[in-house]
Amino acid sequence: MIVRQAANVLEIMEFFAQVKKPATLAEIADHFGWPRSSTFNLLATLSEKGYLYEPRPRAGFYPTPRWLAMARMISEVEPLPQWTHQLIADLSAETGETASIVAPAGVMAVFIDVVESQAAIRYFATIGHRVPIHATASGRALLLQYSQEERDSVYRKIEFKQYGPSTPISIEAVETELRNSIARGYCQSFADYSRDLAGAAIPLPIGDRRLSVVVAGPEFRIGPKVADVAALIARTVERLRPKAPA
Amino acid sequence: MIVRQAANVLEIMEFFAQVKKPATLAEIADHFGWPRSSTFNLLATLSEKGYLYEPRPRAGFYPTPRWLAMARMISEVEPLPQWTHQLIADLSAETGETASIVAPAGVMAVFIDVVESQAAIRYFATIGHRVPIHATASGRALLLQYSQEERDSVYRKIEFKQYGPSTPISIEAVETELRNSIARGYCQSFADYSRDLAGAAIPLPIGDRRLSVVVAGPEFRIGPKVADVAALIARTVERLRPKAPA
DNA sequence: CAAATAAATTCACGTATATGTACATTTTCC
DNA sequence: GGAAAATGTACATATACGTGAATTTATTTG
Repeated sequence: MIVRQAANVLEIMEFFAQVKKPATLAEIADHFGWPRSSTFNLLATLSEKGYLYEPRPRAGFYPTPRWLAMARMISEVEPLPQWTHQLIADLSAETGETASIVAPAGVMAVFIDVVESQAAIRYFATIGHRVPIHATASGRALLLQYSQEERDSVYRKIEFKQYGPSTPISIEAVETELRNSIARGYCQSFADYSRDLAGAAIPLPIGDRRLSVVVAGPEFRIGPKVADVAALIARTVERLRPKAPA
Repeated sequence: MIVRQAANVLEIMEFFAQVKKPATLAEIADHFGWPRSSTFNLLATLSEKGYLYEPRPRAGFYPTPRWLAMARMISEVEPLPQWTHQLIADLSAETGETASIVAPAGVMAVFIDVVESQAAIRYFATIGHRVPIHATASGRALLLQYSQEERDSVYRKIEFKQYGPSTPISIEAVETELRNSIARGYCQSFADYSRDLAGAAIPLPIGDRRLSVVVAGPEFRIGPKVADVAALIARTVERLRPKAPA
C-alpha cells in the first residue's frame, strides 16, 4: 500500500526543486489538482516542522535550508568514493552517453549517481531513478554479485512482466542471461525494460557494498558498439580504482 | 490539522540524519513505536519514490543521495549571501553564544542559518527551529520591518500565551515593546518565550527579504551585556555588509 | 538439520483523516 | 473607495487508509 500523504511530501519538494521559487497555497493546490483544504493541512504540517517558511511577504512558501542541512548529515556518512564520480564523468565524456552508479533496493536497482549525456537524444535518468533488477544491464551486474540463495530470494519476489520483446520472463531466462554475461565479460540489455534503450554494465564491488556501473543510451547509437563500450568501462575502472585496498 | 504521515516522513529522515547508518524495518518501527505494518507501508512508499535503498544485503534501508540532489536544487536558488554566514560565525566567535539568521513564517520566526555556541551551557537551536514572532527578540526584529497593516494582520492570527513572566500577552504590549526597541536601537528578550533564555537582535533586510540577526544565550551570561552584544551585532553587520547594493 | 524465534508481508475492518462546503480575509479592478 | 474575485481557513461527514491479527519467509539456536 502506498502512503499518499508521504508521497505528497516528496511531490511538493520535487515541485520546489523544479520551479525554484516560492509558491502560494493556491498555486500548489492547482498544480497538483489537490483540494485547497488538503493542501492547507499539508503546508501547515511542513511549516510546523520547520521545513517551509515565507521568504517574502505574500509570495508564498519555500523550503527552509533545513532540507539541505539534513541531507548533508545523511550523505556525509559513507559517501561514494571520489573516484566513482570521476569514473562516470569520464565515461559519459568519452562515450557521449549517460553513465551511472547503481545500487540494489529489493527487486529494483537504484541510480545513486548519474552523469547525463549531452546529446539531444539521450537516456534521461536522475539520482533515485529505479529499474527492475532482473531486466536491466545495471541490475544484472548487481545480481552477479549475489550468492545463489540470495538470488533465489530475490526471484521469489519478482513479478515477471513482458516490458519489451527481449525481457526475460522467467527465473531460468534470467539465470541464463547471467551465465551469458559472465561468458562475455559484461552485462548488456537491449530494450529489455525501456523501449529503444540499450546499455552495458559491469559489477563494481566497493568494500562490502555491491554496486555497478552502467553506460546507457539509444539502441541505435549503443547497439553497434556495446562491446567497445563495455571494454571502455572496464579499462576506466581499472585506471581509476585505487590499487591498495583502503 | 496535522498530516501524520507527512510528519512521519520528516521524522524518518531526521532519524537517519541522527543515527547515520542503515536501519531495518523492525528497528525503525521500534524506535518510533509504530506498528510494523504501518512502517512497512511508509518504507515501501519512500523506496518506491526512489528515496530509500538497501546499501548492503540485509542491513536495512538508508536514504539515497536523491535527498541531497533535491535539497541542492532547492537551495541553489537565492541562497543567503556569503557574508551573512560570516556574520553569525564572527558573532558567535566573539560572544561565545549562539548566533542565527531568522526569517518570518506566518506568526512564527524560523532559523534559517545557525552557528552554535561552543559553551557547555548554550542556546541549542538548529536550522528550521521555530519561535513565536511576537515573543522573541529575533521575531520582533522581523516585525519592525512590517507595515502597520501587515503587523495587524499577523496579530489577528496570534494566540497570545503566557510563555513566561515577561511574555507580551496583548497586541498593545507587543506594539509597546516594538516602540521601545526602536528607541533603544535593538530588540531584546528576557525569557519572553524560553525559560532562562535572553537574546539581542536587529533587523537585517536583504533585497526585498526581511530577515534578522540574533545572538542568544543563557540569561545570566547575556543579561548584563545585552547592550554591548547589540552594539557588536550592529558593528559587525556594518563591517561585513557590502557597501554597494547588488 | 529441525525447531524455535524473529522479521517481513498480507489483508479485512473500523476509525482517523481528506475533502466538499461554507465562511473569512485579502487583493484586484474599475 | 467600493464591489467582485481570489485566496486562505474552519468544520462535519463519508471514506480511504492505518493497524491488529494472521501468514509467510528468513535467521538463529540446540
